[in-house]
Amino acid sequence: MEEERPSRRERDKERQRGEMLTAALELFSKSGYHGVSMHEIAKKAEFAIGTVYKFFRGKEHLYETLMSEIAVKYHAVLKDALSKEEDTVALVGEYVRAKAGVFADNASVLRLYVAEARGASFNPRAGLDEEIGRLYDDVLEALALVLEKGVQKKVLKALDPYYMAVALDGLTNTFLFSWLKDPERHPYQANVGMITELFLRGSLAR
Amino acid sequence: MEEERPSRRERDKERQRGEMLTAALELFSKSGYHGVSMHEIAKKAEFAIGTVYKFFRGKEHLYETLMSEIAVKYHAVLKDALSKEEDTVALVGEYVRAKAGVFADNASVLRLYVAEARGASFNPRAGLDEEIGRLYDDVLEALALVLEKGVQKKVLKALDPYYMAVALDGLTNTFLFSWLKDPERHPYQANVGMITELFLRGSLAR
Amino acid sequence: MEEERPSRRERDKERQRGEMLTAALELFSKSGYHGVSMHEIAKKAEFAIGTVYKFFRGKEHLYETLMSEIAVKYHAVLKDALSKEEDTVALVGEYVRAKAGVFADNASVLRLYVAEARGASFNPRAGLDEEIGRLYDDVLEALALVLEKGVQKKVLKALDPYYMAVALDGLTNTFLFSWLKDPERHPYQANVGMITELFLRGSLAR
Amino acid sequence: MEEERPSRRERDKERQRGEMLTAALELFSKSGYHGVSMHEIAKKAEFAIGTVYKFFRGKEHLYETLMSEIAVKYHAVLKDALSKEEDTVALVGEYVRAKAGVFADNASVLRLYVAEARGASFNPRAGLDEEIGRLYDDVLEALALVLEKGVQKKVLKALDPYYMAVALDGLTNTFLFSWLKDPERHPYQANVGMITELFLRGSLAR
DNA sequence: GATGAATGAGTATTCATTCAT
DNA sequence: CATGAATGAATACTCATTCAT
Repeated sequence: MEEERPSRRERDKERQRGEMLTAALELFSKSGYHGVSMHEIAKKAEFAIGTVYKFFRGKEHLYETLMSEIAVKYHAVLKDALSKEEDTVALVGEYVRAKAGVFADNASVLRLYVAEARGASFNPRAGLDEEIGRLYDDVLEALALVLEKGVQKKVLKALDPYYMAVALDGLTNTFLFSWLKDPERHPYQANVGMITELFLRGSLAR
Repeated sequence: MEEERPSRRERDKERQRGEMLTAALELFSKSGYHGVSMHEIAKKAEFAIGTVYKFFRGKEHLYETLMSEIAVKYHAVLKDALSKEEDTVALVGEYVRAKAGVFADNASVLRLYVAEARGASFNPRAGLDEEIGRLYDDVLEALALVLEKGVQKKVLKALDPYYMAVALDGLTNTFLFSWLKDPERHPYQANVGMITELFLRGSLAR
Repeated sequence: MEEERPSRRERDKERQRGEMLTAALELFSKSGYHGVSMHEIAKKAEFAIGTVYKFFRGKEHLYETLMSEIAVKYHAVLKDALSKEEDTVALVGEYVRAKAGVFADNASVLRLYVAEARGASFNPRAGLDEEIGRLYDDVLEALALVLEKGVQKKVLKALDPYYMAVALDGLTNTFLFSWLKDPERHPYQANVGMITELFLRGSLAR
Repeated sequence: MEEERPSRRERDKERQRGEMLTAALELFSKSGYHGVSMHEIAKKAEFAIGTVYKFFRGKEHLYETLMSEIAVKYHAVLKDALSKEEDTVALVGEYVRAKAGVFADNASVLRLYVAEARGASFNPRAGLDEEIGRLYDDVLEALALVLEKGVQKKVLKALDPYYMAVALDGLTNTFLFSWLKDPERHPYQANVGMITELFLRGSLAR
C-alpha cells in the first residue's frame, strides 16, 4: 500500500519516457536523425517541448538513448538464443530464428540500428557507435564460440570461427533485409532455409 | 571550327561539373549529407555558390547525381566482371575480386553508397533509392544468371540462383566492410578466401 | 497563546522570505539579473520553485524587492551618519566613513545597486529606478542640508550646497569603487584621505 | 575612376555595418544587452537576420564591437584634449569640456559605456571589460601626467597626481550624468563650472 | 499550503536558395 | 553569365511561470 505511491509516480515517469522514445523512434526511422525536429517529437509524443528536455539532455541524448535501448534488447535476445543447450547445428538455427524474430518485431528500427552498427551513419556522436559496436561484437563472439565448439566436435570445418560468425551474421542480415523489403519475393521460410543451407553446406554440388 | 566552340564549352562545363562532384563527394563521405553545406562544397570546388546552383537544382539534386554516378560506375565494373567467358567458379572469383577492387578504390564513398542501397538512409529524396536499387538488382540478376548456368552445368547445387546471388552479395559486403573497417584484423586475402570457401563449400565438415 | 501562533507563522514567513532574498542576492551579485534563473534561486534557498512564487510575484518583483531593501538599509546608514550633532567638516568625515563602511560590507551588491541608481541598467522594471532614485536623492538632500549649514556658518564657500553634495557623492563613489576594484593600488586610508582633502581643499596650491 | 568601384562597395559595406551598429546601439542603450534580440536589431536596421550575421559573428561580437568603437572614439577625443599645449588649469578645462562634448553627443551610449568601464555590468564576455578598462586607464594616466606637471610647476598641490586624476574623472562623470539625467535642474554651464571650481579650489572657505 | 512537473513563448544561430549586379 | 550578398525559414534549447496533487 505504502509502496504503491512512489511506484505509481515512477511508472508514470517511465510511461512518459516510453511515449517519448516511441514517438522519436517512429519519426527517426522514417526520416532519419536530421529529418526530425525536437518539436515534431514533442508534438507526436503529445508533450510540451520543455517536458521532453526534462527527460533527455538534448536531441543527441534522446537519439543515443533510443539506439542504446534497442541495441541492448537486440543483443539480449541473440545471446539468449546462443546460450541454449543444443548441438551446433541446432544453435545456428536458433540464432537465425531469433534474429528473424527481432527483425520482424522491429522492422522500422533496424535500418537505423544496422546502419549504426555498420558505421554507415551520420554519427550524431561518435561514442554511440562504439557502444553499439561493442554489443554487436559481443554477439559475434558468442556466436564464434558456439561455432568453435562445432569445430572442436568436428561438426564444422576447421575454419576460423570468428570469420564464420561474421559470415553467418552477414548472411542473416542480407536475407532478412531482403525479406523485410519485399516479403512476397523473399518469403520468410525460404530465407531462413537458404541461410542455413548456404551457410552450412555451401553452394557447390558435392 | 564551328563545331569546336560548343564542344569546348561543353567540355569546360563537364570539367566544372566534375570538379563540383569531386569536391562534394569528398566532403559528403567525410561528414555525411547533413554535415556539409553548399557553401563548403562551392568553396572546395572553387566556384561561387551561384555557379553550383547553375549546375545542380539544389543540394538534394547534387547529392543524388553523385550517388547515381557512383552507382553507375560501380555496376559497370561488376557487370563487366560477370560477363567474362569463364567457368562458374572462376566467375564467382572474378565477382568477388572486382567488388573488392571497388571497395578498395572507393572506401570512403561506400558507406554512403551501401547505406543508400540498403535504405538505411535519411533519404533526401525517395526516388534515389529506387534508381540505385534497380542498378543493384541488375547486378544481382546478372550474378544469378551466372549461378544459374552453374546449376545447369551441375557445378552448383540446385538452389534458387537468385538467393545464391543475394547470399554471395551479402557475404562480400559483410567481409569487405570488415576489411575496410579494420584491415589488420581482417586482411584482404583471408577475407576473399573466406568468402569463396564459405559460399562455395559451406561450413559443414563433409 | 492565541497571539503567538500568528506571530510564529509571521516570523517563519519572514525568515523564509529572508532566506530567499539572501540566496537571490548572492546569485544576482555574482551573475547579474539575467545570469540567474528562478530555479537556481529556489534551489539555493532550499525551497520549491512554487514557494518562491508564493512570496514574490515573479523574478522582477523579487529583484526589485531586493534592490529596494538594500537601498533602504544603505540610506538609513547614511542618513544616520548625517544626523549626528557635529560640525560640518566632521560630518563630511562621518559621511565618507559611513559610506566606506557600506561599501566594504556590501562590496558585491554595490555594483548592482549603483548601476541601478545611475540608471546604467538593464531595467527589469522602470519603476525601480525611481524609488531608488528618490532614496538616493534624499540622502543627497540631507547632505546638501549639512553643507548648507556649513555655508551659513561660513565654514564652506558660498557654492550651491546641492552641487557640493553631488560632488562629494561622486567623489566617494569614484574612490570607493577604485578601492573595491583594486585594494592594493588604492588603499582605504589613502582614498578616504584624498576624498576629504580634495573635496574640502581642492587641488590648487594656495 | 577605376578606383571608385571597389571603393563604392567598401563604402556600401561600411554604411550597412554602421546602420546595424546604430540600430543595435539604440536598442542596447534602451533595453540593455539581454533586453534586445538579434531579430529586433535586424528589423530596426532593416536587414534580414542572416545579413547581420554576415557582419558580426554573433550577438556578443556585435555588442563588443559597439562598445569598443565607442571606447576608441571617446578616448581619442579626451587624449586629444589633453595633448594641447596649454597650462595645467586650462588643460583641466579642456578635459572637462571635451568630456562634456562626448557626453552630449553620445548621451544614450554612455550609460552602457560607463557601466562597462566601471564593471557594473552583466559582462557578456569578460575580455571586453579589460580592453575598455585599458583605454579608460590610459586617459586617466594621461590626465595624471598633465596634473603631475602642474604639481611640478607648483600650480597644483603636492598630491598624488593619479588620485587627482581619478577624482577629476569621478567628478566629471557625476556632474555630467546629472546633467544628462535632468538638464533643467543641472544646466551644463553650472555643472562645468562646479567641476572646475570644486576640483581646483575645493569647498572650504579660505 | 507547499510542491515540482509541465508548459510553451522566446532566443541565437545556421544554411539552402535567390537574384541584382 | 558568373558572382556572392542578402534572405528568412527552420531549429535546438532555456526558463519564467502555472496549477494539479
